[in-house]
Amino acid sequence: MDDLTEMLKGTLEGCVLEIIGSEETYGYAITRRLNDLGFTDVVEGTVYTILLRLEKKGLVQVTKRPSGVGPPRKFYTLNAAGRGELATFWAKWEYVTSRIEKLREGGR
Amino acid sequence: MDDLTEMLKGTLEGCVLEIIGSEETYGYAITRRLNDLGFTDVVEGTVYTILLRLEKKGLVQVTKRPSGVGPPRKFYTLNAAGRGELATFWAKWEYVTSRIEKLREGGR
DNA sequence: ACCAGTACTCGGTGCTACTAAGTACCGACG
DNA sequence: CGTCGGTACTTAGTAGCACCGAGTACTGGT
Repeated sequence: MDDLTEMLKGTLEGCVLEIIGSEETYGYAITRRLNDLGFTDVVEGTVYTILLRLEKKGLVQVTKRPSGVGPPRKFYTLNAAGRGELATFWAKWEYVTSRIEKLREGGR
Repeated sequence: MDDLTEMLKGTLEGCVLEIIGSEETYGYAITRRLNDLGFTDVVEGTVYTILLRLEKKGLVQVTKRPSGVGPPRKFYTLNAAGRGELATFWAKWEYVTSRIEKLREGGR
């Protein structure tokens, strides 16, 4: 599937939030996870900018730990604000997808 | 539902395409339709910029007709390229939504 | 010594929805 | 007759987001 970038705007950040919410993890692994999921074109740079943004917004807690196979990793977990943001994201997601499905089915 | 704007990026244009595809219509009416659907914050300016973009991309055919209740209306219909673009949009939409639902359910 | 894989940073770009201000046409009401 | 609200379109500028590209740096294997 080619060039999903415009459609991912506003949702990719939510996806990263969801991944962090489900387990403590780090940028490189998040990228691999997104790639495995089917978002094959998402590259490291994109994920790292999202992570820095989440950090700036105060939605995550960061812990640096040595890796053994490379440079130290920055592990992320959601804090209370992050969990709130994640819930808001899913609420918006449900709202938008339901309306668009309605539109698609010709509903008025 | 507040501030869906980031999530609508890349999908609002597809919605407009779908509306035009289902019946010949014009900007003001498209805005009302989107508002009725639940996208209450979408305003005329946004829709008009999308319509001009669609025109520039050569996806629509435009016909100007007098209105009787105001200035003349610009009626839009999809041409072959527009129908192709609409099909591509729905294909991307299905792809993205299915992957995100999978992520949400913790699938790997 | 070099390279591939791992891991993060950061300045800059392009696309999109949105803002805001403007133009213009019409009917109704005082 | 002038004004106002509803209809209808245009356009210059803004902000946010995913992406690009180049750079830094740590590790183990050849």
